[in-house]
Amino acid sequence: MKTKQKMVSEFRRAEIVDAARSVFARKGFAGGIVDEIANEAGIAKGTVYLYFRSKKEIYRAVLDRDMEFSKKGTLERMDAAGNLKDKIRAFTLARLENAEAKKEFFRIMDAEFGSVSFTRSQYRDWLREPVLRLASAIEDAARRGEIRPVPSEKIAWLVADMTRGTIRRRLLGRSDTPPGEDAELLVGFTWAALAAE
Amino acid sequence: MKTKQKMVSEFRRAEIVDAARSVFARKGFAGGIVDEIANEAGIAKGTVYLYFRSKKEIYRAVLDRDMEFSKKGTLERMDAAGNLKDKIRAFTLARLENAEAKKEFFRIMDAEFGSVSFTRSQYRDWLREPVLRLASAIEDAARRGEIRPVPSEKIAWLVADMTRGTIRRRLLGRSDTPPGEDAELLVGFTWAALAAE
Amino acid sequence: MKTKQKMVSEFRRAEIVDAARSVFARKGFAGGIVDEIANEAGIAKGTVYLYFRSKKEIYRAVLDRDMEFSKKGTLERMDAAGNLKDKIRAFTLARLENAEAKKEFFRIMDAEFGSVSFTRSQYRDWLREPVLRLASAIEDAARRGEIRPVPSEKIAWLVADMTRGTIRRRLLGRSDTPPGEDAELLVGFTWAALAAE
Amino acid sequence: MKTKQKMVSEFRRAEIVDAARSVFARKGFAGGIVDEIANEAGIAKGTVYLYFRSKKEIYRAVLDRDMEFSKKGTLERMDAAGNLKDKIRAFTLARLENAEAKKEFFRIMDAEFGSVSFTRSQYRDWLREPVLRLASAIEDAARRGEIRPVPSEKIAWLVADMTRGTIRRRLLGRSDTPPGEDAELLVGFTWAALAAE
DNA sequence: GATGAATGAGCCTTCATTCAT
DNA sequence: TATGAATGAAGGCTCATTCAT
Repeated sequence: MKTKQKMVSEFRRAEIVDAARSVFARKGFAGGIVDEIANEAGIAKGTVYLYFRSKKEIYRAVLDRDMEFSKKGTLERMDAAGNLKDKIRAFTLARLENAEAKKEFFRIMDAEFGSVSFTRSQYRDWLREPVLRLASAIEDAARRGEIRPVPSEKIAWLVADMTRGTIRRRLLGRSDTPPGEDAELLVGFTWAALAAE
Repeated sequence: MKTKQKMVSEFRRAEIVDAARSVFARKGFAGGIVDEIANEAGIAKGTVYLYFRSKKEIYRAVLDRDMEFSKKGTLERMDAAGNLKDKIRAFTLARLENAEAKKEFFRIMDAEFGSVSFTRSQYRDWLREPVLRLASAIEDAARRGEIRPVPSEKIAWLVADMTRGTIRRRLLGRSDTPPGEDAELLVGFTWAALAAE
Repeated sequence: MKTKQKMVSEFRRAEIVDAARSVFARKGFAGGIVDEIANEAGIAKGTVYLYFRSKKEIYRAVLDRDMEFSKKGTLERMDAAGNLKDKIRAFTLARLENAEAKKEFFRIMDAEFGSVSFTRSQYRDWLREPVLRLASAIEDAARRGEIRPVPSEKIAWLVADMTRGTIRRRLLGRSDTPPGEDAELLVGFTWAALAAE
Repeated sequence: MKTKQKMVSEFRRAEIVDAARSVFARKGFAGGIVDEIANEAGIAKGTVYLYFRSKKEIYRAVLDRDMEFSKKGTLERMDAAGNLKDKIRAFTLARLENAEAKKEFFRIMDAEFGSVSFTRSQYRDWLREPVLRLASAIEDAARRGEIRPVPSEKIAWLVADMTRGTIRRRLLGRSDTPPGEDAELLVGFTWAALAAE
């Protein structure tokens, strides 16, 4: 059956992407050797090229898959939240927990990101959508008088910055507190800054 | 005379480091070719190896020099500031303006950083000292009751995160406001969060 | 029944050979990819190896089949001709028309031939028999006084050379006259050279 | 001095071209491995790429150099000849002797020629100029009544065909007569065909 | 010191051939 | 018998590093 074939093929691609993520996270794009990816995936080097046209394509597949996953998760959690404070918490916590689960991906994002000329806005902007949604929420809250009026988009990006920095510190082992605690600090800080006096 | 020799030698190293910074900023570490660095420095490829043992060492030299410069500038401006709010402003503004002047270095920091296994704490922590000094200032201010009590070090890092993010956005052309304005937003936001209620 | 099996098998071989001829004519031996041959033959790559041991063997099969065909046709037409002049015409015309019909094969012969170390005399000499028969005819005619005495074999090869060159030019699009006309020129030229003064 | 550098460099290129000619003559373009060329030239593989951008470029360099040399020699000898018969002899003999001296080049020309997509008219037509000059001479002679009127260009190509075939047979060891003798036969044959009755 | 030619290890990619289904 | 996924040897090319001048 065709479907079975496709599933097997999809499974192989996933295996390769998984191996690649691990390798790229450790060595970066340039340092990540296709042979090593193949090895880690438990297949021969040539087989890799049955599923991907080039090393670059593998790299892109890793980013595409993980960014999409991360974005979707973040958006869903934000939508599920009711008020602004909860939305900020959702944004931060979603990202923090996702980073915990996908350390390798976040290491790639933090590390080599930007160098490889994959740096199309496509990749640089993967956070844009969640951030803009956060900005909308801020704007709404301000209009409703729940918080003081602020330049919503800029503020939203600052929240994203703090989240990113927190993730980075956690990845580097600089923090041994649970994600929730880090998130809470961040949310408290932000909320204090926004609260109508 | 030995001294003269040394000065010439030091000068050459600086030329190479300058060329390397420009190349690495454009191409990343792996993509930055020694030949190109030599070219841009106006010397022969072989000559590079009279002053540096390897490409890695050049890369490290770039980071060392720029990080040191950046750190010193930031600390000085912070020390010159009187109260906490001014110190926060000094920290942020120093970094923003420095990034403006040293775009290439900051591009390196933002982009490839982490991948090359130079990622010893030495490099990851170049900001630590300014941040800790900021933390001290926060702590002092809290003790004096100028702001509410907060986990000073964590908050200091959040300020650093926001600064970093702002720099990144500026480098990517996402912001066309003058650095001072971006800094003011950031300082205002932070101060609002810290101010004793 | 065995025979039926064999016929089917023979049919498959022929299909593959046809596909291979087309591919090799376009890309040469080295550039001709087994996958493409299989594709063009409408079968799977693995199947090719059920009928041929290797790519080389396919190549040889193409040559064997086409050379045999070409040789047989040429000999038959020569035998059907009565006198020397007609035999020369038969030789030349047979080859020219055959080249027209089997462009791909002749392109292979003209192009890559020699490189692949298939260049055993077996292939280099496929023309030998027709040429020798031509030589015999020349010798007979000389003995009968119809033409002046000449080193028959050498002359026969010269006729073959001119034919080959004419074919090549036609394949390259250098000639838009019908084959018969080219043949006539060649025959006329040769006959003028041989005719008893 | 710059000139010395250039001479050395030119010398290296020549060495590589020589090695490449030998390798390509034996193995063809696809079969000729850069490593082997380097070996035969007594240098490292990487060094080859200091002088040529790619394998293709090396191949082209071989053809360019040899074709030019061969063409020039042929033309010169033809120009030195007085009457048509001498010119035909010059054409044929020049090519035969040249083939004797440059066996490897002629083997390349005979063997793989055409396959590699270098088959621009540039290469296919390297003989055009000498042949056209021969055609002119034929035309002149016809006008002067020294020979019967013939389609000069076509005839000139036939002479080229016979020469090419003779060379090929000599390269294959099919002929042990000295070049002059083969040439004389060819010239005699041609002259007999052209001579006014 | 300065040069830049030479080196060769290393990596991506291709493709003939094999083999499990 | 047919398939096509898997294999891995092979080869073109790059580039950090060395070294003779």
